[in-house]
Amino acid sequence: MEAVLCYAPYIAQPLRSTPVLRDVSCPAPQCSICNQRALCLPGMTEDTAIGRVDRLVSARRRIKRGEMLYRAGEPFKSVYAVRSGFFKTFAITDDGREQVTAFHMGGEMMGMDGVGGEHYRLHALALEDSEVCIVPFARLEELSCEVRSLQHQFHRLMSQEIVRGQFVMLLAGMRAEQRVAAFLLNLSQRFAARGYAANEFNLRMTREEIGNYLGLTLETVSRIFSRFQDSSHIEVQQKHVRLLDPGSLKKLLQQAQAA
Amino acid sequence: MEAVLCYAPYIAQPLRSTPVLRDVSCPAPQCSICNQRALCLPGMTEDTAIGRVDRLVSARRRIKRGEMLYRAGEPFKSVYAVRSGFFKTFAITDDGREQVTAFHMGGEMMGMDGVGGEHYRLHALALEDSEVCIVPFARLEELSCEVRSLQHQFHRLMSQEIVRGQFVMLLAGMRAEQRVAAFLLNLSQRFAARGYAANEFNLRMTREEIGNYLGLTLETVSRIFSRFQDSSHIEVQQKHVRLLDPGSLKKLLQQAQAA
DNA sequence: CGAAATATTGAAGTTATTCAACTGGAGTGG
DNA sequence: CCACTCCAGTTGAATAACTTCAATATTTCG
Repeated sequence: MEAVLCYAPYIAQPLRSTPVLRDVSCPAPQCSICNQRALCLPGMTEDTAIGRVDRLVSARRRIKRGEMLYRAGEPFKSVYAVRSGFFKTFAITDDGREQVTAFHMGGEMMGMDGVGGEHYRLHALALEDSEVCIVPFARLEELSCEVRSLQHQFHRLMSQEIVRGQFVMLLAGMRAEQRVAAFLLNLSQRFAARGYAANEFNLRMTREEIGNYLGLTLETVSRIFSRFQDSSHIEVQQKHVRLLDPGSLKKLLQQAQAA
Repeated sequence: MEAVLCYAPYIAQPLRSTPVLRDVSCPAPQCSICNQRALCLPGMTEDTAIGRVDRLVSARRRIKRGEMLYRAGEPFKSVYAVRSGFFKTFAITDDGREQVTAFHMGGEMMGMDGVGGEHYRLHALALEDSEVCIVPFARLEELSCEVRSLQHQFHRLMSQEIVRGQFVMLLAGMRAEQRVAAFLLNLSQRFAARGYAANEFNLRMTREEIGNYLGLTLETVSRIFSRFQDSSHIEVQQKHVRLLDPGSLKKLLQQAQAA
């Protein structure tokens, strides 16, 4: 599997801003008082043990929009918990294209692509000003043996990454409309799980990034947004989306087809 | 993410043979003398600790071709190491289609889709007569705290599942020909890693299953096999495949395109 | 404000799908 | 052992879906 895909080091920087990597350690990173706590590594850890979980995070880091959090090929030492902001991860394929593999929001882990290897396999880029907690992986492995609930939550989060992959696999048999519908519903749910409005949100990524992720062109994504708007499924204006009728989007996904 | 995809329990059995689930515990399952040892959970575990790893496997189970190893919705208690044979895992999508999510061969883990949840998310079906080792997950979590190399290898294998997902993601930007080429090369590598011939093997799955996995129709897969044969990339006869020129297939993957 | 990036929309072109007919093996039963 | 059936696979022609190219609009950001 490895050799088929070349995870070439990311070279060009014709990105957004100047990707200058800054490491801003914020004072006293504490899981115990973090609002992402429930979804993140601490999970259901009881208050008696939460103090030990605090030791997990070595530092925090602010990443400006357009900056890279890590690059494929860099030595893998840490995973990251997104405190705030929005990221995409992507690979550079054999033919030199960029392929978006996932979008990450608050409370989700990043850097799991490096687990079990010496290096990260993917590139991670902030799509808006963001902040992450740096979790040295060795420390995570150690602590997870001491604190059972941490071990469980860690495995849960790894598994979540696998499920995220399965989401993309399910796209394989879908039409463009269904893919876009699934994408919007997926985002909606994840926002909802984080206490944001489920039916009204701002897309942090461009049409091109959406299309790349879904295996469509940006034009197709744009057209389908317009079509969904015409049929009153949603309201779109640039990055702002409102799901007028999530139920009808779900129905779209249930419409069987031949293939 | 969860609610968008309904992992409905698998109902119909118009499969291959009669899917009678039998639990055949073979005598003395021992990792220490297993030929899959290196690729499987023991990994690089030193001989001094290998004895403890033996305790991992509660039993073995033989699965006849066409039988299910587990079904989505069943309580998740164990992961499985494939000792021999070949499996596919698949989901039933909202619109009732079957979506193949992966193919598994010897030395690979299955059942990871259940980690972090109460139930398996996928269905697992044997594509040929197979044998698996049953690894109770709770025991795996315990033992992995005691034996460091086991913990590492376990995390490595979880990560491998994530990478497997990324393989599918990279298909998103590919043409049908590239997808099929990537598929063949991927299989080739995995066979090679297990000591089988890299350039000559039998496909265990149908054209339909390949197409389903790759997001193509079975007709398209068949046509591309023929086309590859005409251009002397491969030789195909039914399930038997010979890669005549793997290099040219790899080149196919490197040919950039607009999108 | 002006340039560059992002998004929309139309028309033409391509790719892969669909529908359909046919071939070839594997397995079954006479 | 052979005929028969069923399923998997192949191939062709027509069609649909999505992409590509191109022109225009809108927004963002320095």
